[in-house]
Amino acid sequence: MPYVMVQIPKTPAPSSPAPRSVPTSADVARLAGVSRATVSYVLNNASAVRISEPTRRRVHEAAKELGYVPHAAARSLRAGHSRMVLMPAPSFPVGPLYSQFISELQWALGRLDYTVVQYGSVGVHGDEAARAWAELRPVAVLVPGPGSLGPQGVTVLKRSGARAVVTLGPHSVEGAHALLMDHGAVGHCAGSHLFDRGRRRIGVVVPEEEGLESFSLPRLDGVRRALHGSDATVTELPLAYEEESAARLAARWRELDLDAVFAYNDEYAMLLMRALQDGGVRVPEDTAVIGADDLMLGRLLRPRLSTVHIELPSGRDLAELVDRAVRNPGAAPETHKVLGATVVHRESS
Amino acid sequence: MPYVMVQIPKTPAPSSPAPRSVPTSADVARLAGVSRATVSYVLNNASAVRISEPTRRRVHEAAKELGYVPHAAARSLRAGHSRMVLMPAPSFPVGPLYSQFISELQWALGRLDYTVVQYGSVGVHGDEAARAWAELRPVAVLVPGPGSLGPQGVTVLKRSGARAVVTLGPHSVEGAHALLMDHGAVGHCAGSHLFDRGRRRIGVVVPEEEGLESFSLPRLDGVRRALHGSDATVTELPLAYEEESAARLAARWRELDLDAVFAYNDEYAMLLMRALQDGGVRVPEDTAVIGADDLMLGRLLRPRLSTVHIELPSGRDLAELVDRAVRNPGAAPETHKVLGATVVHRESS
DNA sequence: TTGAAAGCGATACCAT
DNA sequence: ATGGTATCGCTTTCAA
Repeated sequence: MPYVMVQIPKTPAPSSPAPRSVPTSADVARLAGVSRATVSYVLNNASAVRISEPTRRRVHEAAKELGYVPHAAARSLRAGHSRMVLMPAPSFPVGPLYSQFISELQWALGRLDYTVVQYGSVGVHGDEAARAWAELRPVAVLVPGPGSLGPQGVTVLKRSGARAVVTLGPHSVEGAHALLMDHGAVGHCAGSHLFDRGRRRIGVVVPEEEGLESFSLPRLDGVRRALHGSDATVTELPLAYEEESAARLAARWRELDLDAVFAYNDEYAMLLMRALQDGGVRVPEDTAVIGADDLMLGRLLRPRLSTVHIELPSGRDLAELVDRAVRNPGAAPETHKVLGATVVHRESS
Repeated sequence: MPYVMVQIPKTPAPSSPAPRSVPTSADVARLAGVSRATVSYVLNNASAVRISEPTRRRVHEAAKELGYVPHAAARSLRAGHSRMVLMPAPSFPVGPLYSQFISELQWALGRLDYTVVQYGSVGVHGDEAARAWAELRPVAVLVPGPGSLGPQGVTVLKRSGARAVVTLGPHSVEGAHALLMDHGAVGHCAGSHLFDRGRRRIGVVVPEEEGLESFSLPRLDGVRRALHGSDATVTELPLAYEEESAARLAARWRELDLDAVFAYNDEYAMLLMRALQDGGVRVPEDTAVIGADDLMLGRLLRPRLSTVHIELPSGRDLAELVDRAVRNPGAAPETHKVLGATVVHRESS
């Protein structure tokens, strides 16, 4: 049944106030009987000038009466800079880890008096996107994920006045600070663990969903690195996040002849583990399974799911990096490795 | 083991170009040997004036050479309006449903030539938040969730020039368009279903996590409404999203004497179901369980989890509502019911 | 203690 | 076909 929006009959609005034009500081000045300069001094608590108490009150009252709100664009135009930190909204589906990281970061930057803004860049690419961001003249740009930004983009942003450009992703970009999230470490962790548990024929799930390659391929590669030079084999296992796809994969499990699988993350692990169990494959006896992300759901599976716990940098640390970079734009870009990966061994491996 | 950021030694940057000051349209004009007006005409493809082809080329070349990017603040200051749609970033953890809704909405608004910006308002409240948003002079404001906006806030926003204020949440706010997401419907659905399946002693999980009350309480209430006037009983079950909490709840299950439970959503359902099964309670024989959100994980549980499928409005529809409201700000606020809830009956109920 | 005025960057009207 | 210029809202220096 197709879904439609249902309009609800509305009681007539109780004569909403006539939509006057937007009040400016000049209006406030007029009402308070002072000059615009005075208004500015009062509302910004200018310390350089002393304004008499009665005047202050009159200005505040006028401002409140008019519902005056300063115009950020005019202000930053005059000031020549803003305190906006722009962050392109991630285009890939984000898990709870990342969401929490973002909101922690926003909070921390807020404490430092920055305004964080996520820019919805769905469908805008590469340097075009960088130009769009640059139009807003942010003081700093924080780019999550890969690909959305090249060296060109960094140049555009810096030219437009951005005092800090920071990438969070697998690669570092020339000219920008980088928080290197090396997902290879996740795969390496998982691979080593499985190897240590005596497994030698190891499968690695590679999600078929788009936008995940930049995580899945490094993870795959990390497993390969962990196993390099040993007698273990690595088999790539494309898998879509659907029951059918998992069932198909499980159906050819015997012929694949694997004794372990790193399932990309806990969600794919749950999907695959279920399919395997339904197909009569015993976990971990026949095949060990390990996921990643350390979600709650892994603890609830039977057997309990082994996983790779991922630790992102604290929002506070990143906020401080941004602040440092803004205060000292000349400094050489810093590069940090910020992805901690540790195995949480439970029952499935 | 506490986690620390590891700095990587950096090869000296290859003499990054001297950070000149930000180029303006005046710089472009100078370089091209024309006036600023001409630059503006060329770069905006002004149809009212004809500029000769050679001039156009010179301007474009100058702009490219300088890496000129227009200054959005200056532009919108002059224009008297922007096409920014501001959306406070939700403060509660969002699931895949909502994420996808947001990104669809962004895409649709982008098609209509709006710029969507999520404003990070963690830690800013009520009317203070509305003021902060108003400073950016957005053409429209889209407020997800409850509480963050009162009638006062709507007034502030409208006074500051917002031509449309839309709330997405449980309540409608005076003066604003409302997309009513009545989570009572979810509970009602679940309650009716359990009743129809012959259950009479019905528990309802209420998450203890903060920020979820505005969803959980209406859902609880919806169950109550569905069962009102019948012989069924409703028992409130506080539950934190932790194994221990679930185990404690499961331990007193016999004494609670329930034959069904609506577990708030699929994740809490999985948590509780696991605890119940571990405690020897058979699902669905002893106790029926139903979740909500229709996540993939529910299909993977055994028994397969019954759930309430929630349908949000399409991003396109909402984008059109916003566009309509912007074009016709005088119109009375529309109120739409936009939450579709239907039971997906599987094996757990 | 307060006011007048310049100027931030871009646009569009009115001349030429 | 182009250029001069007033203007948007605000901050801040300089004068009074």
